[in-house]
Amino acid sequence: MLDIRFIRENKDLVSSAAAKKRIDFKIDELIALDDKRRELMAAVEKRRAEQNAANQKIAAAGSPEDRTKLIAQMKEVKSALEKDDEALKSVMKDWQAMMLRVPNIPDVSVPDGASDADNVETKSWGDKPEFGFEPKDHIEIMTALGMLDLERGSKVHGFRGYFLIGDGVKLCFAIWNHALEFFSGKGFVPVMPPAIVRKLMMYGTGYLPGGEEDAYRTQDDDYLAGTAEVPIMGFHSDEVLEAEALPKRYIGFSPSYRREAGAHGKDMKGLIRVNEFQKFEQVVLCEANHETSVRTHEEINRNTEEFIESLGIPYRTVVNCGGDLGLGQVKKYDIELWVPKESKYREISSASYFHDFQTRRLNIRYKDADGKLKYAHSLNSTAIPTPRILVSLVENYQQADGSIRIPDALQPYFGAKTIAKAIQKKG
RNA sequence: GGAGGGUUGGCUGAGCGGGUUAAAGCAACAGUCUUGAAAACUGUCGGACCUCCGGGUCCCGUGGGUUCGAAUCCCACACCCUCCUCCA
Repeated sequence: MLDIRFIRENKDLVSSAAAKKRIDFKIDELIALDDKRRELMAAVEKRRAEQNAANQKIAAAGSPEDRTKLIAQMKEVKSALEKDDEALKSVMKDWQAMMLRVPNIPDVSVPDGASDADNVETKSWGDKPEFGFEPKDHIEIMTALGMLDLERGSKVHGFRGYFLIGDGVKLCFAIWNHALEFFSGKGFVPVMPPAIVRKLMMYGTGYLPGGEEDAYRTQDDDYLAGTAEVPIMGFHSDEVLEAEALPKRYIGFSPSYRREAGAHGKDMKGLIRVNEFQKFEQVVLCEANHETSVRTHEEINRNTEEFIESLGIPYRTVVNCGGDLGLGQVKKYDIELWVPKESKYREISSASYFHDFQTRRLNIRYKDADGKLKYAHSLNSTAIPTPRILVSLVENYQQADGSIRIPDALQPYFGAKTIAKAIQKKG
């Protein structure tokens, strides 16, 4: 959410922001609606003032006759007030709905473009593995080693269902343990939040309105969060934080649910795109300062890069183009990991900053040095998702004999150097 | 799922239809006093929006309703507490 005063004063900026994000937004309709809103507000407030003044008189009226007369007068004021008030309510409803769809302004450094095809590579790291054999995909490798069962996954869950089994599970635990230690070592406070969240939290983080189709909703009208960002941002909603307590840095770990409603043709098989997964997520609240946001954004993205480097998996980082940004994002980096069998990079992480777009919706403020209340800035970045990370890990570390070498950093957690055969026979 | 109690400003807590645009206390901040501090005294002491910068409006869990007028009455919902039931 942007400040309506800012929107009014920067019509062209907001308009070109929408264009850059490929979002259809008619700024003039909003301004016209806001004019109407102000006009009605002034009218209603004037009548209310009149009413308040009359209330004093009625209360203090000496004779019953005066009293009756004043009440009769006020009845007329009331009906006029009700008419304006109803008009105002109706305008407010449209106004609020429209305000929730005003896009945040992308940073000038965000490249122009329509889709992820226009994202710009800013960095690449690691040597792509050279195999002396025909490399297999993660499905074949993991299934053969008894780590993954997709057939039973779809039997039980349906499309995009999976079972992780045996060393597949142990490998996830090794990654989680490594991630927990790695990110808490960088000063992030670990949090396991509720993944079932109230609708308000989905609005606050900007997943609603607009993302209705991609989120699971319960019969109680709650939502299953697609990321720990949602509940962790809600954690401090409606709070005034101490300036000295900033930045707040959290490393959330939660199940994540995504319907993938718009992705039916994509990634039909395997662990790239699933409805239910686990994810470590970095969430930061910092002071309301653009430079601090930019610096923190670079930091949290770098944290994830370092984590991937610790796993020794080749990656590249891209800066997302305008058309690939969400409503609230100012700028976003994606980290993409090399997937040998597909011979391409696949997204594993997304790091964004929002300025006060989310905190304005969630009412997260702090008192600055002058004692003034300000909306904090918010940022988040994937730390590591499972099981998607297994796709690249397993394919990059596969050996000619079908075994998988365990990355050095994971060996202490995994307790072995390789996964060589199924610990549980298929069948 | 059932029964009951509750939700007022940073905190405690009064108010239960009109003189309250919420009493009082605590905490906080500033000043007086003091070598300094404490105490005492004096003052300040929530937020949002609109503004012709005089001021005005709104906020007593949320949303509706009754009324000339609602923190106060009615309805719905949310959350918290206690007990019963169920349960990993």
